[in-house]
Amino acid sequence: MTSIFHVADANRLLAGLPSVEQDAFMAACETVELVFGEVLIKPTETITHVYFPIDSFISLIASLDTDDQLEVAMAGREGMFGISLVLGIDESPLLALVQGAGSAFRLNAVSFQMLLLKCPVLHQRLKHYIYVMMRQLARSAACNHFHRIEARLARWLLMTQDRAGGEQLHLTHEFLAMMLGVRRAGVTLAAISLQTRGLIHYQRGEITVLDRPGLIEAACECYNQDCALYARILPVI
Amino acid sequence: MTSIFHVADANRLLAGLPSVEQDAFMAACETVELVFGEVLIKPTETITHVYFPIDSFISLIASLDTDDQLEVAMAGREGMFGISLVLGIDESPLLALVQGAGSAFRLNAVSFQMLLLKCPVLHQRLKHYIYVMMRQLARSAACNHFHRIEARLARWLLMTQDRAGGEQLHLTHEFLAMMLGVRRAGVTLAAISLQTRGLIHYQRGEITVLDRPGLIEAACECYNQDCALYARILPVI
DNA sequence: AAGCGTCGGCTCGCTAGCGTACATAGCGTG
DNA sequence: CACGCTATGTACGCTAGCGAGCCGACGCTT
Repeated sequence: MTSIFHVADANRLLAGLPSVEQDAFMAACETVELVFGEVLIKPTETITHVYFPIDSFISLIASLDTDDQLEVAMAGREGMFGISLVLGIDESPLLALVQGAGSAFRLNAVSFQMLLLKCPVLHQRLKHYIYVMMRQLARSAACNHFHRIEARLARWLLMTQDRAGGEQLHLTHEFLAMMLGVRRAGVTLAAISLQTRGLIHYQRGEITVLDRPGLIEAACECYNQDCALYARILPVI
Repeated sequence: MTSIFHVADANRLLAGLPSVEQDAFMAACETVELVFGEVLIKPTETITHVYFPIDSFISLIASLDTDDQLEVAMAGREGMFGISLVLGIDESPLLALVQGAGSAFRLNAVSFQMLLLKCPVLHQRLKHYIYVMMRQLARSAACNHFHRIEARLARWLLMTQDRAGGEQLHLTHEFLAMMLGVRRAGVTLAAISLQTRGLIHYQRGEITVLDRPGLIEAACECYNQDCALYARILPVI
């Protein structure tokens, strides 16, 4: 019983599954540790494993070329990596980079696809997750285009904090610049502004969120919209 | 037999289906005329019908608010509108605007979902289409962020021409500005540049593509990438 | 304790694109 | 055949963000 509770609690996509599906999931998966900075996969490479993060999280990055790259989605305990297998495609659309170290459930591609056949509730929930991702991708396209670096940075910090689950985040300006697709100096200016306003504090690669409500205020509305969408389509039940 | 040929030829998602599926599709659908400028649906509204354009095409627009909106995808005869029903969600993620008048197959939502149950090949093909859309959304996010107006305009004209199927396009700068999420004056400058280079000619809302290879050259690589992806994942067989 | 690599603050000149506004030029209509 | 609408050309000052680079500060290593 404790293990069943554990699965549902560990990753939100697994919440609310019938116990038969939870058991099947547990039987098929293993728990692995993801190391910060690890590249799980590059675009168009074959997906050999899917990951359901527990307390780790993964950045999904669109790269047009080596210079132009940009994070377009994030998968933490509210999501998964390898979703395209649900669509019957075993190649990765994006670069997957471990951004928060921690543990994750892992299944190999074949087991995962067999599992989907046995688990209609999980299968449906993952289809809903795809819908959420599509909307978030569309919103990101607009957000990256219209919103200022400072608002996007605030949004990004909030999203990261939700997945990392603490006030302390391990992030350099350099890394943030890559994620937001902007210059490092641009991030520095935005970060100074957020710090001056007392919303965050940072020092040599450690960022602390001091005032979460204030940060939400500073972020663009996209943050709230994304949260609301997820909550509506994938309630934790 | 002619009708079977017709279905497969009319919309590329229907190409290569077994004839039993083509027949089922034809039995369930009707043909409608889409009028230029018609708003098929707004975000979060319930999808009552799905559309498979034949010679019409539809813009899918992400709108953050009334000012900030941006086209993130296009559905012509290579695609469809209402894809989220395949994921079991009957709300529209985006604003759907008829951008090229013409005809389309239409099915109501219930018929469509029943059809999917009867047509595994179609169902799988539509899942592949979702994968293509996700990658294109991700690429759009990066493209809109990194690429210049002129290159994006060129890309957009090419995409539109592919769907409209002629050299002549009915488009004002005003409209293009809305699609690209930029100022009208910005479009004018980019259009002047393309015209000066002999790639297009335009006059009062009619744009003619004069030099398609040259326009591909002027567009960002995203155009070729999108085409290649579609061809690879959804071959016309 | 010195050295070195990493991180962040800051500057410079520059460009793309913005918001706004006004002027011109086709074209349909009365 | 003048009127008025719509589409396009253009201009002005402004801002965000770019690319490149330099410097200082911190902290780990030796």
